[in-house]
Amino acid sequence: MSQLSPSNRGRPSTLDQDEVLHTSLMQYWSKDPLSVSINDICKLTGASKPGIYRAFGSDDGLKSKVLDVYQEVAIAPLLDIFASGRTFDATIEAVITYMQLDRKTLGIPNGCLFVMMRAQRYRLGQLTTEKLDLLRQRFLKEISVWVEDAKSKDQIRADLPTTVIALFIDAQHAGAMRMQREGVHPDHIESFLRFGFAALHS
Amino acid sequence: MSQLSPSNRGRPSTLDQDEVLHTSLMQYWSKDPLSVSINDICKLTGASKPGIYRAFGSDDGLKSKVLDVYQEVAIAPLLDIFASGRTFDATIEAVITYMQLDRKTLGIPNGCLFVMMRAQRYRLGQLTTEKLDLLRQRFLKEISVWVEDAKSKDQIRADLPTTVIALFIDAQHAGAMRMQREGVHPDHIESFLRFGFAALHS
DNA sequence: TTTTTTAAGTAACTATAGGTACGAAAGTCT
DNA sequence: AGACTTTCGTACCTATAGTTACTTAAAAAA
Repeated sequence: MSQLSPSNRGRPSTLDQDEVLHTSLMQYWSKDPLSVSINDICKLTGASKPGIYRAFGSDDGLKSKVLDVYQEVAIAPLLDIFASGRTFDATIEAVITYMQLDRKTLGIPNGCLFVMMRAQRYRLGQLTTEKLDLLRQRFLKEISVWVEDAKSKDQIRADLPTTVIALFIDAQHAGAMRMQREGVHPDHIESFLRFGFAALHS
Repeated sequence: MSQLSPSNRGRPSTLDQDEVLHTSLMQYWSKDPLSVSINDICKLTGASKPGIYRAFGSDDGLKSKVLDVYQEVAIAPLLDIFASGRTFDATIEAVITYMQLDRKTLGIPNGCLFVMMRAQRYRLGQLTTEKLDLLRQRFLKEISVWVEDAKSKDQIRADLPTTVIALFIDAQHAGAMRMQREGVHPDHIESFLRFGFAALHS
């Protein structure tokens, strides 16, 4: 546990944790989480290695914190769309718009760090792996809630288990993000998404 | 270019290339291609490191050759199903059966090495990356051929570009293989696949 | 038998990863 | 001012990755 009332004694900290987190996030996201070393982060932020270890404990600790940030900036907004109470059609529309945002213009890398990390889970540390599992669980759970709701309003076919639909939507998301990384034309990705979601309609 | 008529002079080779390839394949496939080092392969096969370098040139060379083997043993059979001239329904059935084979019983790892490698392409060498791209192209091409054929027989809805359908099938495959790795229940994967393919029906 | 050719494998090399020991520095408290 | 507390960062450590120089062994050819 961290101190409740941190004393202000001792040499003041100069390490900018937020900068380290932000830089790490962008690096992991644009390259890939295993192609970026702590040394790289040090060079890019000017932080010292022990500084990073003091702040995050380990490589695993850093990656796990970065995943927290990613969850906040990229996953939560997506889940919020599903939880927004829109109609089925409006939800799909918003989801597609969100996934199809022009990353270049926004200065955001293509693809999805969450998806990338899941594809490399065997090479990530314990903290990150566990957080990844929790996030995945939550992701499927929140989509399931939306599916149940849409089912109750006869907007989604009821002949398919909610779990399977949630897995399908998860797969649509992962597929789109992977394609985005592979450089597939945005129009094709959009058609792909529209087709997949339309198939859910009752 | 290698010699057309290799002279049988010199010390005869004792390195069993096939064993190295097979062992590497199973290791890459069951763990992941970047979690298995040349050292590991040496220990497992009893081969010496220079022996492997003589035979495959580099880590990249080995992985690239392994991908060839994987293509033969796992990708080609799948593409053959699409090329077999079955009806739409029979093709889907055969494809699902193929993907849902009980890997444990067969002594085959879960998931798909092709899918795993694509998810980690940025960390693979040039030879492997290029082969991966070729294979992906061919994969989509052969599926496209099947789609076109099915369209001409009014088995697949014609209102969607063939390219998009091919990408969708590719995504279904990748999704199923990823789920298999993540330990999703086979019944759910099967429902997922059935649902996705059914959506293609005209 | 000697020469030639080729493969064998021990024992290195280089680069880089994650990680840390430790003395100096910069504050607060008495 | 001095004691105390905490962070700083240089310089290192260990492990392991991919890779190779070089000597030795095993065969065919002369």
